[in-house]
Amino acid sequence: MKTNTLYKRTFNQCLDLLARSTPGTVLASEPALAARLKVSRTTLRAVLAGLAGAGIVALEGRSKVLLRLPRAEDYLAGTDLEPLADMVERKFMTWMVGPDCSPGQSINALDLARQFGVSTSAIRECLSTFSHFGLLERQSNGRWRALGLTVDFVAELFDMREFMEFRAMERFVALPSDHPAWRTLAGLEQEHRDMLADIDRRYRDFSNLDHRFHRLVNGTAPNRFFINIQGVMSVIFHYHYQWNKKDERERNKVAVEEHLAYIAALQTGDLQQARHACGEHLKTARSTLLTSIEIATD
Amino acid sequence: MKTNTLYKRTFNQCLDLLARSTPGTVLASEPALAARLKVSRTTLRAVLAGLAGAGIVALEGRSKVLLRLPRAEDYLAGTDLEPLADMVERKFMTWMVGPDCSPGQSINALDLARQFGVSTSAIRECLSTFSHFGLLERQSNGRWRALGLTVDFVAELFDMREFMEFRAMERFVALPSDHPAWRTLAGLEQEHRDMLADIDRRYRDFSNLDHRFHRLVNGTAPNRFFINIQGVMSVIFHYHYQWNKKDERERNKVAVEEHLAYIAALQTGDLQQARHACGEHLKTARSTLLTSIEIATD
DNA sequence: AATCTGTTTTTTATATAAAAAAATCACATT
DNA sequence: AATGTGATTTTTTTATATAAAAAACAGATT
Repeated sequence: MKTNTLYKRTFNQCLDLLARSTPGTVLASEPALAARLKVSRTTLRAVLAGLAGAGIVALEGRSKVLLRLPRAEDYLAGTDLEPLADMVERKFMTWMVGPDCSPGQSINALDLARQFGVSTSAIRECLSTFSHFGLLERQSNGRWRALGLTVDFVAELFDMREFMEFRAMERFVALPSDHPAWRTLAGLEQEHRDMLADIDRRYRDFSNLDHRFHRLVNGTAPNRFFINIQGVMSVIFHYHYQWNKKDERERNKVAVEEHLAYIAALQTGDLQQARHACGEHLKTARSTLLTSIEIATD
Repeated sequence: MKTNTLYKRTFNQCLDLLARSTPGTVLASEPALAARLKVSRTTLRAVLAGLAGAGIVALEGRSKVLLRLPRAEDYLAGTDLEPLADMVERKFMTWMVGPDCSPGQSINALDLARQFGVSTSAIRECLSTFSHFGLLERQSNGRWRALGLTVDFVAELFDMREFMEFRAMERFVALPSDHPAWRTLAGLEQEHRDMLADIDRRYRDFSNLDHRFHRLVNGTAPNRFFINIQGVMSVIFHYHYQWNKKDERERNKVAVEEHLAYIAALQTGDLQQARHACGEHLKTARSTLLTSIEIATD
C-alpha cells in the first residue's frame, strides 16, 4: 500500500499556514491553496476534510472559514513524516558504513528489507539508485555486490571532482566582466566574510554556503553529466556532515578561508593562482572526507 | 511471473555443445557443465531434464549419455529468448526517437507498459536506468519527463567525452615505454590496417574495433565515474549504429583512418599532434551521431 | 468568461504473491 | 578426501492488487 506521507506533511504545513491567520478568516480557494502548498487539489481536499473533521475549519460549499487556531496536539506526528525512499536511503547509508557491511560482500536484498521493515520493492529502488553512485554494483546473477564507501571510492570521486572543477574554473575566469555570475560571486564573498566574522555561532551553516559556491562555479556550462556527478557528491557530503561532527567548527573555518582565497583568485583572473587555491581546497576536502569515513567505519 | 529466458537460452547453448559431440558420449558432471555454461546447477538440471524429456540424453544417477545429435527442431524458438530488460530497453529507445515522443513531454509509464506488453515494474526499471543516462528525468510529483535524444544531449555527451578522452590521452602518452598498453596499441594498429585493406567487406566490424580502441585509451586510469559515462556512450552508439546504416562503409573508412592518425600521434608521444588527431576524430563522430539522430527522428 | 467545487478517471507508489534461479544441505559415490 | 547427486531452502524477478495522489471532466457560482 502506498504511504500517505504527503498527506500528513501537507496537513502539518497547512496548520502552519493557518496559525498565521485569525479565527473567522475565509480561506483561499482550493486551487490557490493547492498551488501554495505544491500539491494536487486532491491532496488538498483530503487535508481540508481532515481539518474540518478536527473542527479547525468549517466547510460548506465554497466557503472555508477558520474556526480556531491550530494547537500543538493538532499536528500529525509519527515516524512516517519522512518519505519512504528517504528513510530507506538513510538506513542504507548507515548500514553501508556500519560493521555489517564490508566491501566486496554480496548484498541480500531480502534481508535488508526485513531489517529496515520495508518491502523488497523499496530496497530494489534504493539499490538501483546507489549502484549509479558507484557504491555497489549488480552482478551477472542478479545479486548486488557492495563496493562500499571506501578510500578508493573517495579517491575516484575526488579525481572526477577536481577534473570538473578545474575545467569549470577556467570557463569561469573567462566570463565577460559584465556577466551576472560575477555579481553573485561578490555576494557570496560577502557572505563568507560575514560567516567568518561570527564563525563560532554560524559554522553550522557552512554546508549550505559551500554547496551554493561550488554550484555557481560549476554552473556556467550546464552539462547533465556533470550535474549528475555533483548530485552524487551532494549526497555523499550530506551524510558525511552528519557522521563527522568532530572539529566541525575548525574544519569549516579553514574551508571558509580557502573559499575566500579561491574567490580572490577568480576575481583577479589569474588562472595559475586560482588553480592553486582550488587545488588546495579540494585537497583539504578530500582528506576531511577520508577522515570521516574512517570514523564512520571504525 | 518471472520469465524463463535463461532456461531457454541455456537449453539452446547446451544443444550447441552437444552437437559437437557424438552419440554415446558420456557428458561431464553437473557442476562442470554448469560452470561451462555459466549458470547455476539448478538451471542446468532443468535443462538436462528437458533434454532427457526430448530423448536427446539418457539420465540415470550420475550417468549422462548422449543418445542422438540435436536436430534443428529441438531448439527452443520464440520471441522470449531475449532477456526482458533488454527487450524493454530496445523498445524504449525506439519509442524515444520515434514520433510519439517529443522532448519535454511527460512519460506515462502505464501507457508504455501497455504498448510494450510488459508490466509497470519492467518499465520503471527501464526508466530508472535511462534517467541516469540523462535521457529523461524524474519530476517532483513522481512522473517522468522525457528529455530526449536531442542535439543538446549529444552536445553535452560529447563535451564530456572530449574532456575525458583528452585527459586519458595525456596519461596514455606519459606511460612508460615498457607498459603493456603499448603492445596492445600496436596490435590494434595492425587490426586497423587489416580492416582498411579489406574495408569493403569488413566495414561492419568497425564498431567492435572502435569500442576496444577507446577503451584501451580510457582504461589506463580506472575510475568508476568515467567508466559509467563510457557505458552511457556505448549504449547510445549501439542504437546509433542500428539506426543509421546510411553511408556506413564510407563513414567507417574515414573513422579507421582517423584512428590510425590518432594512434600514430600517440606513438610518437607528441601531445600536440595527438590532441589534434583526437579532436578531429571526435568532431567527426559528433557530427555523425547528430546526423543519425536527425534521420531517426524524421 | 473565468474560476470554483464535486465527481470520476488515471496514474503512481508500495506490498504481496508466485515462478525462476541460485545457494545450501545431506548423503552417496568414486 | 574429494567430488557428485538429490532434495530443500533462500533469493531474485516479475506480475498483480490496492491505496494515495494527480489529472480530467462536468456543472455550478461568481
